[in-house]
Amino acid sequence: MRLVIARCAVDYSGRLSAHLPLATRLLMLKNDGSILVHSDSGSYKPLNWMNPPCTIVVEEPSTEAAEFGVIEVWRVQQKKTEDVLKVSIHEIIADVAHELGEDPGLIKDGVEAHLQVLLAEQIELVSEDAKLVRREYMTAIGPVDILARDSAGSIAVELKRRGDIDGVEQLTRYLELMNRDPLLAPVRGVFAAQEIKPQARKLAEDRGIACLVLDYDEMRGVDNGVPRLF
Amino acid sequence: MRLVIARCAVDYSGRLSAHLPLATRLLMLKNDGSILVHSDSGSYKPLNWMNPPCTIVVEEPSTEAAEFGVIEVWRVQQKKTEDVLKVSIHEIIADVAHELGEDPGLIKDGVEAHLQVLLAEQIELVSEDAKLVRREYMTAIGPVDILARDSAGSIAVELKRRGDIDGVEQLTRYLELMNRDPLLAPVRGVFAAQEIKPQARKLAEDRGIACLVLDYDEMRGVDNGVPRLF
DNA sequence: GAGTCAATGTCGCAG
DNA sequence: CTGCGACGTTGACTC
Repeated sequence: MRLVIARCAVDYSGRLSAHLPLATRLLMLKNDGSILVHSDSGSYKPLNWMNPPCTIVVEEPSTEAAEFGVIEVWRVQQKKTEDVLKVSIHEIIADVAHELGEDPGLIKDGVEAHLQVLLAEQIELVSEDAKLVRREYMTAIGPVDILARDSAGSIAVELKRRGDIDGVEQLTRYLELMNRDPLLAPVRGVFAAQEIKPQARKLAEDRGIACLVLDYDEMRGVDNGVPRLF
Repeated sequence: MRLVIARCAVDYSGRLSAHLPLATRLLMLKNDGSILVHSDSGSYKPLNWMNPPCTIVVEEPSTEAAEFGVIEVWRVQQKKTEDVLKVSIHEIIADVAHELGEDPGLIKDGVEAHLQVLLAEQIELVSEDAKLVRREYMTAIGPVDILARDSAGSIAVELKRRGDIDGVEQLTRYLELMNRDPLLAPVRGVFAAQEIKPQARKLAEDRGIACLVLDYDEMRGVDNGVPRLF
């Protein structure tokens, strides 16, 4: 990895056009050829970037550009698309390189997949006498998170960490399809999430879809086999 | 901005839990207190990060950690949430700081907003005798990108760069609402995008919504006042 | 490769 | 501040 602190201007042309006026920034050149342009604030997203695979060519500035103080132009070209990033270097303040080696990568834990496992195990939260049919029940338009069945019929559960309007639409499409299947019908919907937005709740209830707010910590507690006294 | 190359392990605990095993990485400490952990590959997203506002406290390692070779622990705490990032430093290979100053920020150009202006000007692409009513026509559930009117009634246009199934759902909700308004009804829908996914097209046509594929370059050409010959 | 869905999404704007 | 939609979304996974 090469780290360059430079006064530079940047132009991106591709899915949109964007321009960064002259300022001092960090240019991060990764081993895979990608480049990130970072400022000293903002979040993790760079001001501008090019992701691999791409090639970097160092060019002489045009006479006109040189008059404005450009000493070098880096042309970064995406290999598969037309995207181009042009970095006009006015001054290089620092330039260091370090060998980092392969990264073992991130180990994640505790996402929606886990919630799905927990709810499948505690399916009685959906309906008192519900029995799990299966998780990731496949349909023609995609997998339903959880399919269960109780005395009243089938139950399709759509699970989200944050329950948004999109999730309700998704579940509605599943229900429409599944209710045409005589082996499953009648299918009712349950929209389950750690947090359900008011608008999503309203849309769900308008469509006769039940909402279920999940407490992740509590569900994990039950899952741990630790009995609750109260 | 401070740049540290270090052999380190990282643990994140917050909306999820994540762990990075010991490896050599770049730690970018921005002036606003945020920190990014980058490896030498991958895209612009860091392996791990904490966004501002947050505080960094340098701690002595526990006896146990010290035995594993940890010389320093950085505890990065989000100020508003419970999110914590713990960086266990085993070795600092480089450590430099540079003053970058405020960044003037990115100037964007050529996104959906521009497409909307162009289509409003070239509303005859939607229907031969259409007249623009207005862009961003406000309804109870949000703004319709373009509202037009022709001899057959009103036309609601939903505009996307990439026409996906979500956009069709969105337009469907608008149409349902607007058709209840006797001043507007009948309202038909037009789903316009630079590219329309097959599934979105199918859903739209099932619902009687017309699809319109837009050629950005051509529309821009017309807009420039450059007359086209045939 | 195309389609689908999640994301520690992030970002920006309007109400 | 919250809601809501766009994003050069990116990324992971399935078919």
